[in-house]
Amino acid sequence: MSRTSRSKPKRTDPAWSSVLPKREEIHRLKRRAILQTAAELINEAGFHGASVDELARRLNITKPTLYHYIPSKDDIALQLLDLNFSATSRALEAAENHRGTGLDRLRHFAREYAELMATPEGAAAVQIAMLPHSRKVRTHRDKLFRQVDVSARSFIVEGIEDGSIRQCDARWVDFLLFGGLHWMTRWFRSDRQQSAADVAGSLFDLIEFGIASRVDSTD
Amino acid sequence: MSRTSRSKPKRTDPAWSSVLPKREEIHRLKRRAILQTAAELINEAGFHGASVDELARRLNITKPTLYHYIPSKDDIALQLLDLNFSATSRALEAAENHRGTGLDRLRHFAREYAELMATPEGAAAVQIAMLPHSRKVRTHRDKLFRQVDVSARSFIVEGIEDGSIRQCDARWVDFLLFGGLHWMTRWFRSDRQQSAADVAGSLFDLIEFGIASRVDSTD
DNA sequence: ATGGTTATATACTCAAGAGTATATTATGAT
DNA sequence: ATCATAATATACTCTTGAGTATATAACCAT
Repeated sequence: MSRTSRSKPKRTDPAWSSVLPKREEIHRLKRRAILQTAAELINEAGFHGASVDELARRLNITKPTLYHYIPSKDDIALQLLDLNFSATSRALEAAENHRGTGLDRLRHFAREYAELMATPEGAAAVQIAMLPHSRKVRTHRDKLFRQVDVSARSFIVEGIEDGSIRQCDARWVDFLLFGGLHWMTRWFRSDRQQSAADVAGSLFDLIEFGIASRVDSTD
Repeated sequence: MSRTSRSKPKRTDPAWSSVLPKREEIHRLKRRAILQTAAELINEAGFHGASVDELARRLNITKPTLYHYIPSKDDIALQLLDLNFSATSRALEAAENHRGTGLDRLRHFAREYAELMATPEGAAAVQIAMLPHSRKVRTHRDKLFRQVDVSARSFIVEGIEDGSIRQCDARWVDFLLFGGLHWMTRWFRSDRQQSAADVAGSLFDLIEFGIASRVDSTD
């Protein structure tokens, strides 16, 4: 941490030293780049179909170099899950701090989550979440997803309490919302006209208002 | 086809011959059993994680015997997709023949589709559908899913025309519905109290009526 | 400058997995 | 009875994939 002690510097560091990334930072950036590329590869080939050799090839490094940054392939899955979880937690927090009804917060969260799903890392995390894995990965994944579910459902319960959401079982809302947003990773391509936020808006509108016609259709 | 010619049978078949399954039928049943077990395995381990060796072991046969019934592992994926597609087509037909509004038909289809998703074969098909695969499998899969989408959307369009469904983009309804039902394969366990039909009912209620409170909440 | 640590590469091991060559046993038709 | 074909098994091949033993180059602190 406080490695920047300038108590007795024999030779002063060049002026740009402070803006240059430190070794640790470089290391972190490389790990991040590995995850990014891994995510893209996983989206193309699936987790089991994505080989470490291919990953190294794409990164233009050799396998041992890659293994200098990651302990195992499974660890990549864990890291991606964690990355996605962190981002999701941030989205949850942002929604919690959002002023408005429970419904408003849920909508807010849905939009941010959709944007996550539109990133390679988010889509890869879903890919990983859908797949069976080693006990370790599964346990980790289940813990993270359960936490997210709990938070998301609290918005719904809030909404029911504040009257913005009608009386309904939070579980189903949760399942439907996440189902729609996760399934999105299968067809959404950001190179189209629509943005992830648009998609979230459209899907959420349906969840909000339903599809049933409001007027009594008297033939 | 007309292999059952009894033009000149030297010796009459035993009386039970007609009720005994023919060789062809036995073959078909075995293939079917292979698919069933393969589906279970795929649900546990994922398609790429499910090995042909393990499949043979579970079936209590050897690998060459297994290969006597299937040409390749990829073919299993294709067969499962086809199986699911046939079942889905039947569900679509049943819904089409169902008397009622477009909304009614859509609900009817959703229930039957949910029941499919609760079977090992259905869940495996989704698993396969979510995963990247060889070009051949992908092409096949995409064709089937597109066909289903088209049919499902026609219910929605019908519903809009007959007034049972409010003006909305059929695509989003389709995505949300399938998203919810596909995601179901991740958490649904039939050994609980709830049936697949119940799940479909609950999810469809949400899609139908939405979650927004109808009354103006005047605090 | 030099020694310790970090980064990278060469060239492997070992296991598992898809698929097969080939032999043997059953079955069904004549 | 016998012959073709279907069903099953033994014992492989060949490839790929995860992970490593070990060597060398770069970097950083003193």
